Amino acid sequence: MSELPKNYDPKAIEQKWYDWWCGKGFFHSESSEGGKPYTIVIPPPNVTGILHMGHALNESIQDVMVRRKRMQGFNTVWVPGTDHAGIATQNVVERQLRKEGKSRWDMPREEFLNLVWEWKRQYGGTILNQLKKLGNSCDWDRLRFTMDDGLSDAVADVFVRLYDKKLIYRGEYIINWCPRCGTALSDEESEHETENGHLWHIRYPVKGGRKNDYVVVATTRPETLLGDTAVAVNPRDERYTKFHGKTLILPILNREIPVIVDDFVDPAFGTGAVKVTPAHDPNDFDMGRRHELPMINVMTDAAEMNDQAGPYAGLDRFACRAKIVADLQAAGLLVKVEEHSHAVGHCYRCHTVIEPRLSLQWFVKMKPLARAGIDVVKGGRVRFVPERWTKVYLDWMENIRDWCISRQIWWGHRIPVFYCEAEGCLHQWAQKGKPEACPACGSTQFHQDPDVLDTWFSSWLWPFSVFGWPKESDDLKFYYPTTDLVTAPDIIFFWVARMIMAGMEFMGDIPFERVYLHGIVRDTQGRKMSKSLGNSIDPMDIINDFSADALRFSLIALTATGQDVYISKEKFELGRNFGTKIWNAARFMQTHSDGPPANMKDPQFQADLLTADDQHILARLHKLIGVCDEHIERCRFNDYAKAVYEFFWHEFCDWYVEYAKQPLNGGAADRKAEVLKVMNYVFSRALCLLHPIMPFLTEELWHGMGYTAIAESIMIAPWPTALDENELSTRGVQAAAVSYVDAKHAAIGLARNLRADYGLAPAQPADFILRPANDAIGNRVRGDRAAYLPYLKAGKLEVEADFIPAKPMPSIITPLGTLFMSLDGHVDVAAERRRLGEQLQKTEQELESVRKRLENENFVSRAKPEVVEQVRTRKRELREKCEKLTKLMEGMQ
RNA sequence: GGGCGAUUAGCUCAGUUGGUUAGAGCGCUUGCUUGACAUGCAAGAGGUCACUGGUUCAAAUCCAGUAUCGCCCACCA
Repeated sequence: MSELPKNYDPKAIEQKWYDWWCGKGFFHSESSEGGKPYTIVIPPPNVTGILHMGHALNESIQDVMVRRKRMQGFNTVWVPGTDHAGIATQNVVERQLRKEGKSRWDMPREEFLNLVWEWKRQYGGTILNQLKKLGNSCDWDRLRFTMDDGLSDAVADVFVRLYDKKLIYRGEYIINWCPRCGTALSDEESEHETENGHLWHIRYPVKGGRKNDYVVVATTRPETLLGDTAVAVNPRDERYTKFHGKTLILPILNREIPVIVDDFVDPAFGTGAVKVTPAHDPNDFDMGRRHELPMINVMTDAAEMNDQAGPYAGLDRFACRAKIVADLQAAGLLVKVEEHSHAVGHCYRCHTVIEPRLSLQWFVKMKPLARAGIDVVKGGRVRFVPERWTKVYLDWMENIRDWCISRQIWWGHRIPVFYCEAEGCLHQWAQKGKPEACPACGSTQFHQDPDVLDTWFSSWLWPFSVFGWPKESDDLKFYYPTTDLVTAPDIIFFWVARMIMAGMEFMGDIPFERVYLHGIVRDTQGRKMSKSLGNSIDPMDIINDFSADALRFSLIALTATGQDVYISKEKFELGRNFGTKIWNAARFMQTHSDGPPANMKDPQFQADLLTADDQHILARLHKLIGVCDEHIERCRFNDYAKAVYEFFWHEFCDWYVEYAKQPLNGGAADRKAEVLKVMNYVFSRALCLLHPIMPFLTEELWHGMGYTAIAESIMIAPWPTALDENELSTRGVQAAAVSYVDAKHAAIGLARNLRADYGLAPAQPADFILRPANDAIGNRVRGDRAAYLPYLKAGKLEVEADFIPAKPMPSIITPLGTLFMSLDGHVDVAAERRRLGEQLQKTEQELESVRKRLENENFVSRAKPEVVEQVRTRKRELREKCEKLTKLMEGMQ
């Protein structure tokens, strides 16, 4: 036990304890030690990531869960790691190159990859260090990266398995193409946004027809006209019956295209005639297949028009759009332009407008994988909290579409497919590692597919790949399935759903039992926090200005289950102030104790020395333990945080510490010892309850208060167990005493109201007489009398069962009985009455003048409404004051 | 087009299975250099629980509808 300094200095303390915990190996676990496992895998942040408030919330919640389970004696592991974040990371390095006037195409692939690895070595640890600053109790010995050898092996293994099962295929389909990143994206990576665009109506002349023989089509993307290979109408649309089987002339290019009929076409939309561009639109692609139309890709990878675009070749797609519209107008083929709002896909990495485009890519067949994923959720083996996400998950899973997994970038897991180059062979196969020869013809001439896999193709294996899969390690057997997954709902499809499918497919078991989806952290205007908006609050700034504990506490206390949270910097004062309060309570206790308390593990209370107040705080502590357990189990972390806050501040500090001042300042020695015992017991257990949220402060106080006899560190101290009423009563805590103290607190509150009602200054004492509601309480109060006095600011307190005041006295009915107040003997009644009388008179005069001002029509007509309001307020105040003074004078009769 | 969430004090939000007088933090008002703490203490003001109807002995809470805001999903060009 060391003396606590007056002020709490988190900066000095937080780093110290974090290093100590790591050095002691408290975060580390071994499967060989057995016990009951509790496992969480971190949602791996991008290596390029910088900690934002969303992370801070996510990590704090996980740390709360993990720290509590560890204290409860579970064999607990929290596996940390980072994601290689294919496109995001490659973009960062490419941006760097661009500053030097270079691009990745200026160098061999290997050289570029070396640059990325180098970048990762230098900067990839940033977010990990930030997690340490937060206090995360991750097992750093198990740190993983999605491109570690082991994890890469898992990725290749999975690819080959799915390939051999024919669940991976390659084909030419319409995919989402990001022209800026130069790669295909999955459907989930295309973010739809409603935009105000136009609907251009364009005239397509009939071949060999007269001047007025034409079909008008409507389109939002006129530049794709260059790739049109048909115009479609609904077979039942009579307006177009006469065009069935006709041939049209494509404007500008003058290509001949057929009119086809297809049920897909909605006669009610646009003109009822659709231009069909199979290479640039998913619907048109389907129609194109049904009608065996040619598919003409008119753009390059960079979304510039290619040589299929005739005169527009080389133009950017949007420049082309403008030019084509102008040209159509000039040719008299543009019928009209309508305003039209529609959803446009954007790249989730760089926000460029997605170009739907025909492309040769790799896909995973998802329907067969989804079945098991649907069953385990419907069967309740994987539960979502809050439950409403179950429906979102199932809706997506039941309508799942194939997953485009190939990316035309370099950073990531290279697709393990090889193509034989031997003439007449052209065999294609998938295998782990470098092949020596073509398995079909033995040729050594072959090459690997140049593409890499979607980043999520490694993340979906995370819950088991981090434990060494596909090797059957002891860790894997022990720690899998993991217990809880904590993440934000924006990656429920990207990650959560796919992990469930992968778990079922490759492990034959669920990846986690429960998914807690917390809210998204927003600014006070409800916008997502982001660097580009400049509205983000850097968690590191909060740690610097307040403390990591304050950050954690505030975030958790303010985030209701699954609701978004709106944050501004001032909100973190909540956590800071709370920390200070606890710090000072500890200092108070320390100044009154002579050394570390004895037998802290299981202190025995002496029933005959426990007052009702002692029993009350003990009972409240045990109630709190139960409440905390329930809230945490139900992921109601805000309620948990607030319960601890309420207990520490309002139960322990406001009442118990105040109460304890009596026995501690000159009470009997045995009473003093007993109070210290109770205080230390309650304080140490409450610190344990708080530790998962505020790990640093609680550890500092654990040592400062000398609680290390319980456990070397609060991190590994036993999580308190709630005792029920019977168990408490065998330890001297009687229910009757507890309810008596509740009544007493209420009565004291009412007595303070009484004082305030009669305008008594805090320093001014009064006498009180209590006429108790029944004799049992009367005896209690009699025994407790001295303890009441400071609360009541009382000169003396009498308890008289049959007290009837001889003259009128101010009184109030309390749960303990009727409380009378008297100022006799504390003030010179005559002088005080004279003074009050004068004050009363003055107040009444002021009131009268205000009334007159208000009644003066002149004044009202001239005055601004605010002034009138001010005068009215003043009048109300004066009237209240007048009433108070009158009452007070009556009380002094 | 489909789905989800929100609407409660000046602000930001809790409010669990319907049940006394609807709570907290911040802000505001009044008074306190109280021997742990002014990052504090005590007291106080402030609410038509978005709206309309229904169920019930009883509704912020359940049901139906309306409005506003936000989010997610979606191949009407």
